[in-house]
Amino acid sequence: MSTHVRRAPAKKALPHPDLREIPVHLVLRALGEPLRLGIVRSLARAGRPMNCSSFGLSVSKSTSTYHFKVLRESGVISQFEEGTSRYSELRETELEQRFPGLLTAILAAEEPAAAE
Amino acid sequence: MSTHVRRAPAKKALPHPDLREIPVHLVLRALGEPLRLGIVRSLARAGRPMNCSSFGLSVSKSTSTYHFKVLRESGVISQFEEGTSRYSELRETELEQRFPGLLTAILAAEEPAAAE
DNA sequence: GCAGTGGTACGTTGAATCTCGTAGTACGAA
DNA sequence: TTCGTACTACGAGATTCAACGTACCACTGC
Repeated sequence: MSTHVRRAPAKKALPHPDLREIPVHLVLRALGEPLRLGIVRSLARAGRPMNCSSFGLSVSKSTSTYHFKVLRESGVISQFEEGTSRYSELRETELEQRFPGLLTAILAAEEPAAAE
Repeated sequence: MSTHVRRAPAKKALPHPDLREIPVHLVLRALGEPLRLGIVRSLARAGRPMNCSSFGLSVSKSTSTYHFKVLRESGVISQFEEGTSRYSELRETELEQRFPGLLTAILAAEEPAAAE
């Protein structure tokens, strides 16, 4: 017999790595891809969790799932489910603690006029 | 009839990209590889140009040539020839100007005890 | 001249990465 | 229940990357 408790449309957490165990080259590699860097830029601009589908990425759904997974597994973002959709959020504070100044410097970088 | 001028064992320059044209994700990708990051760490520690063969890399000669080329083409290092060997040097000042704080933050990052 | 040193260029191989389609789950609304 | 939405997991193909061996070049010393 199962419980009567009805789950609230709760934030269900997903497994996230401990940032202390992430070597810096993994983070660099994760951000060394234009699409993923764009996602991170959007998240930083927004300053709050964003629905995966609200990025307007010009790739298929499965491709964006893949990139979000890479970002999550390298400790850059965290994700949680709420209702029917999944939200992503920059792990800004933790990143700043683990790699001081790194994210700031990357986000501050301007793209060249003709970005390759 | 050719010239009598004997070339001094001059620093012959190699082609290097203009950092203003380098998007940040290229630099991140270049540094997102453990071997290349190790090279950059060594150069930063040394604080002066280093002979390619003095890094003690545990890969073949052609592999290290490949990695040095990647670093050079992404604007991270410069190389010049002097006599019979080729020296590599961090483009520290230029990088700091183009991406303020980036290199510092990356070099400051400590590796986890059990780096993957 | 010849051999050794220090490096590049090229081609290849195997692994990783990126992209996608398909199929499937979980939820909310009609 | 049926539909649509939002997303995942899996498998496959194409492309890129990392590592290597070989051949080669330029220079030094004998």
